Amino acid sequence: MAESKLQESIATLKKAGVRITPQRHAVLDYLLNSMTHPTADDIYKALEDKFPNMSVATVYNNLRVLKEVGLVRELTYGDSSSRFDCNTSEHYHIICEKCNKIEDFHYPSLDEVEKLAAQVTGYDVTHHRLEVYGICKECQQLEKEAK
Amino acid sequence: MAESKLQESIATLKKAGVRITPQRHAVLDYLLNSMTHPTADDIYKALEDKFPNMSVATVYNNLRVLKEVGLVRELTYGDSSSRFDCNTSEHYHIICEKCNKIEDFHYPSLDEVEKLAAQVTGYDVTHHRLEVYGICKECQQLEKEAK
DNA sequence: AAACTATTTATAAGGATTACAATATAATAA
DNA sequence: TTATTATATTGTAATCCTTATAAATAGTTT
Repeated sequence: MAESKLQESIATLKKAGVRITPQRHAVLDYLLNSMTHPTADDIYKALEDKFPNMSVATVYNNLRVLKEVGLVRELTYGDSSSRFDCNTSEHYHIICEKCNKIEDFHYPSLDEVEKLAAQVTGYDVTHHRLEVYGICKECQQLEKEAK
Repeated sequence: MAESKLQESIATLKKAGVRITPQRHAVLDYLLNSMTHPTADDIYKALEDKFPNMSVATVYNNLRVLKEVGLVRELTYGDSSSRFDCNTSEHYHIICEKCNKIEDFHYPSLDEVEKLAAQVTGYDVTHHRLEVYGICKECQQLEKEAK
């Protein structure tokens, strides 16, 4: 299934006239298979074994290209570096305030909010973003044990 | 009314044992009266006339202090630098993808989303964050004119 | 006033990201 | 296939935003 996603994505890239280089392929593949939401540096480090000569700039370049084609989304949270997410299905994020873990969760898309926002502000609305913050199960457990 | 907000805020600071220096006062005052969501540099530049010797570090220091006391919120959105917001009342933001302007808009708080997220993920939910993206009226106009 | 603490300032340092020029690679045309 | 052209990668330098540091200053408390 991840395999077919990869094929789809490659088709999208080809249609957009973007070359599929080994490095680009690897970045995309890594993102598709990572359940976490890695930073550019995470990706760089993860691919360092396969591509010992790859430059950080290449990671950023490819993330930009993938973003432009719409395959990848950039998430900017409180901390210093951006995180990247394969923009596959609509989903939201829930973030642990203790361990900074980011998990997906599904909820019917808030279309009414978009509509109302468009009405009130006159914006031509394209999308929205929602995150929920809290303490994850594991960190709750740790807190209990600490007492 | 902005005046009374300022008095309230100062009271909060005093209660928290934070000194009210001229620079701190100016940063707070500027934030309270700005409808935009300025960056640290915006604030620095805006106060440059009144405080020609003020350091950028002072702006950052004060923003941190004001954040800690709960008077100011830091917004980390798409673009590189953080924006700061004094508006303590609950509201959401709508962001222009062309000019990066951030405006407020009001919508009943999405409590059900928090509840459901808590159920599905087991998180102890504290709050959430929602942003709507699109093209603002002015940029729509500019696009039309460009054609 | 003296001692203490918090704040400001100026500057340096840090990290993340981008810009750039040279090189390498892939796609296309002859 | 070879030559040509366009695109991608690499390495490095530069940039931007933010934080750290140390010295100087100002405010508080005794």
